[in-house]
Parts: sequence; C-alpha cells; structure tokens
Amino acid sequence: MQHTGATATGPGAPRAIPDATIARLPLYLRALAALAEQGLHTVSSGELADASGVNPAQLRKDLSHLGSYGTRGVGYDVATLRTRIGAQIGSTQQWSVVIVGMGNLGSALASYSGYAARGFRVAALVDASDALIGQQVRLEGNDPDVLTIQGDADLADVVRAAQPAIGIITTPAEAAQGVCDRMVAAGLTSILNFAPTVLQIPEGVVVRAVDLGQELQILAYHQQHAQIPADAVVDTDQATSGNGLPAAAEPATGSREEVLQ
Amino acid sequence: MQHTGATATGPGAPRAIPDATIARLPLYLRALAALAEQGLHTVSSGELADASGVNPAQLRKDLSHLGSYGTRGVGYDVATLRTRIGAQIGSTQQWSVVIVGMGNLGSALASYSGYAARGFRVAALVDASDALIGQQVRLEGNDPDVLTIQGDADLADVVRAAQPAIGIITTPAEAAQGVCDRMVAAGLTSILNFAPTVLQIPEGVVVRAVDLGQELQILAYHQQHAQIPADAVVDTDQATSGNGLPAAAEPATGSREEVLQ
DNA sequence: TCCTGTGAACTGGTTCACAGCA
DNA sequence: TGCTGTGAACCAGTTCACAGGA
Repeated sequence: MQHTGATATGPGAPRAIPDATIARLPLYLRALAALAEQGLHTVSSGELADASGVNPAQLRKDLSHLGSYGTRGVGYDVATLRTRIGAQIGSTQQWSVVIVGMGNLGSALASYSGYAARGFRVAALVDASDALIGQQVRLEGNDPDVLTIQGDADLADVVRAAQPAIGIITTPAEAAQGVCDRMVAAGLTSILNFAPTVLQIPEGVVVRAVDLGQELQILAYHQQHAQIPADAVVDTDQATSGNGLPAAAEPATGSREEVLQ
Repeated sequence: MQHTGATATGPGAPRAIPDATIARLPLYLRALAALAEQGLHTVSSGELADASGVNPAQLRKDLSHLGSYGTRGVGYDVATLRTRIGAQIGSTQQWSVVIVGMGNLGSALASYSGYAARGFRVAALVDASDALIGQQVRLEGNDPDVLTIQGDADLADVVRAAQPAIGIITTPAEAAQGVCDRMVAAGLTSILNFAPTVLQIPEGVVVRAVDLGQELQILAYHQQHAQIPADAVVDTDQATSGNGLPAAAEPATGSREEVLQ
C-alpha cells in the first residue's frame, strides 16, 4: 500500500490515521446508518463493533484516532459519530466518478443505486466499442439521470471536462493499463481497478483493485485446506439440528473473515 | 480474518502459509500466466515481483512457504511455479459456484468469462423474483452453457444438488443474511459477499466481502487528504509534459497500492 | 457501575541484508 | 557473478487490561 505524499509528518500535523483504520471507517459508517434507521441514538463500542464485524477494542482504538466522541459509561452518540466519520472520509461533499468499460460489469456498476446515498455521482461513461458509443444509459437516482456513452478516444477530454475524483476501470485486462495511463495524464489520482491486471502508476496516484477471480481463488484455497477431520465444521460450539449440519435458524453470531483488507 | 479450524498446528503439520501470502498467490499465478503467454520460461523474483506489484523480497518469502522451486543464480521456472502455486491454491480441480441474486451485478458476475480459465464453473443461479425465476441465461464457456434461474425458496435444494464449493451473494443488503444462513445450513462453508452488510456466520465458515461503496469511500478519503501543496502530485520524479500534468507516455513504473489485502 | 480511551504487550507481516549455491 | 532462500530487524496493526470519567 502506498498513498500520496499525504503522510505529512510535519511538526503540527495530527493527520496520522492508520490505513487499516481508514479501510474500516466506511464499515462503521454503514453500521451507524443502519442503527440510525432503527431509531437508535446511542451505541456502545461492543454493539457497534458487532454490527461492523470487528473487535470492540479495535473499534475504540480506531475511533480514538478521530478524537474523543464517546461518553464513558454510556457509549457513542450515533448522529455525532456519523458526522465525524463522514467528515473524515469526505462524505460531506459529493464526489464524481467516471466509469470506463461498459461491458457487463461496467453497466452493472453504472446502475448501482447506492452511489447517491454514499455521496457519489456518476459523471461520465466511456467505452471503446462503436456499438456502445452514443448509447444512452438511464441511471436511477443519479444527478444527470441519463448519460451518453462517450468514446474511449475522448477519455482525456471527458476527464478534463467532468473533473471526476475517481476513475473506475472495468475494461478487459489488456486495455486497462492504457486507460489508466491516460486517466493519470488527464489528472486523475484515484483509480478503482476491476480489470485483472496490475497497474503501473506514478507516485502520487492511489489504485485499489478488486478482482473476482482472486477472491474466488482465495476462497478455494480455504475450501481445499478445510480438512474435515470429523470435527472442524460440525464440532464447533454451534448447535446442530440433527442432520449433522449447523442450524440455520439461530443468530449465528461468530467470528468472520475481515472485509477485504 | 478468521478461517476454518484449518490452522492445524499439529506436530507433523507443515501447513502454515500466512493468510497474507495466500491472498497474493492468485496474483502471482496471474502474472505467471501472462509471462507464459509471452513465451518466457524463466523469471527472476524481481521480474515476477514487478509484474505482480509486490516487493521482490516479499515474493521470495511467499514462495519459500511453498518450498524451494527456484534456482539460485537463475530464477524460477515459469511452468513449474505455475503448477506448484496452482496445486496449493487448488486450481488443479474445478470448483463450482452458485450465484444468488440475479440483479445487475449478479448477472454481470454470471456472465464473467474468466471462470473457466481459473478453474471455476457456475453451477446454479438463484433469485427471489418471480419475474426472473425460470428464465434461461447463456453463459459463455461455462460447462452447462445455459442455466435456468431457480427460485430462492429452493436455495437449500439447489445447494444440496449442485454441491457448490462457493456461494456468491449479490442480493440487496436486506436479503443477504437470510441467504447466507440458508447457504450455511445447506453445508456451504465459503461465501463471497457483494451485499453491503456484515454477515454473521458460525465458526468454520469463511466469508470474503467486496463492497463497491467501501472501496470508493477509501479512495475518497485519500483524495480528500491528498493535499496538493504544489509539490505532492507534480513534483514527483515523474517528468511533466509541459502542461503541468505527469506525462502519460512513459513506462510509469512506480509504487502502487496493494491489492485488496 | 459501566463504559470509553489508551499505554503496553503481543502478533503478524514486511523488508533488509547476507550466506550459500548454480 | 547473480540469483534464491532465510535469519534478523523492523514496522504496522491488533488485542489486552486497566485507569479514569459520567
């Protein structure tokens, strides 16, 4: 991991939130939104940690990096905490994204309805295929709720015009590096890459990669090495419902694998 | 992160590959496939590390966990290494997956054409909507290249019949926990969750989560805190092309953010 | 009493630097 | 000579455990 020159370790810079913490803030925000929707006004670290899938001590330490917004003996005020985390993460302002590659995945991401709620808007759609260029795409709840797919050749112009904060690459692997280079040249410094390839980028650009195949392979590894020595799966502290399988009905609170990290 | 009772620290168990290493093996495999395609027969740790976006020492240490398959003074044999990593990760056998939730994202994932190449096949598609149940979906290159969407009510039967190794959840957040519970009850122990919610699972089940919103928010954080003090972006060791923007044409080899952890 | 906030211990992971072999 | 393999140093992140405030 490497981020921008942002690690300003200057004398008067309290700006030092660990990367691992930052990756979890969206999780907390999501959990807080759910709690607020339930009408809750206060949460303890234990409750919020549970809802976020982390250890309570972890949660408290993470939040302590943002300042002291809890009340001892009581917990955290849901609304206040949402505001504080939101401010840190930048969800107070709206960020534009441009999506390059309007195949199955690109289209699916374009029509993702959760952008607005999280402070994002799709500003432009780009593809290289003549068959797609010029087509109009309807985006539920997006600011311009209809976007015209623009040509890959115009990518630089599109980026300069739309000034998106983030570029999303959903092209085939072969095209990804070229798209990335041109995004960077046009001034983009944050890229979300769904193409199964490693992007070479200059200093100062942040790339996050999501790869379905990689995720599946990691799960396959665990699957393969989950030796079932007659006690690994069944002999947990979970009740079994007589068919030798864990009961589904129960709350099933348990440990879980960390999210992406 | 938490995986199955697989951490068999028994006396004669050399089975101790760190999780962080496992998460990178698919990356190496991908890079090796690309190198093999280029006709390369041998790679040094430096070259492979470059192609995978990691530090050479990291790569060597990772590979050393699988055994010694390199030749000092020369490097690694591409074919051998592919085989070894493939064997570890389980890509020697084929794994079936079931996808639950055939909205935009589910459909996009279903028609992802990279499954076969990585040793996966889609065994079943499930959705709760009457409008979708019964519809046929064409899957390029999949074993049954046409699948009929099955009803959510039949999920347990579908899982028991298809015996998938991995369940993929692409339902709305509200439905995800229910689907997960029933998957687990039906015997699934590896789940890939795209729904923006934390799944509560019993011991012995491995969940990996991918959340678009979370990724965007992490990037937004970096974007917001990438103070541009007139020297953060431009004043790197990258050449500028006169327009004050980094040149796009150059190789742009540089540091990069780690892939997903 | 019950919770937060945090120093301190610990764990896991990364990088360095070099010994050792082709 | 040029590379791998790996102990040792280092660093980041997690968890513990408790002091201290509402």
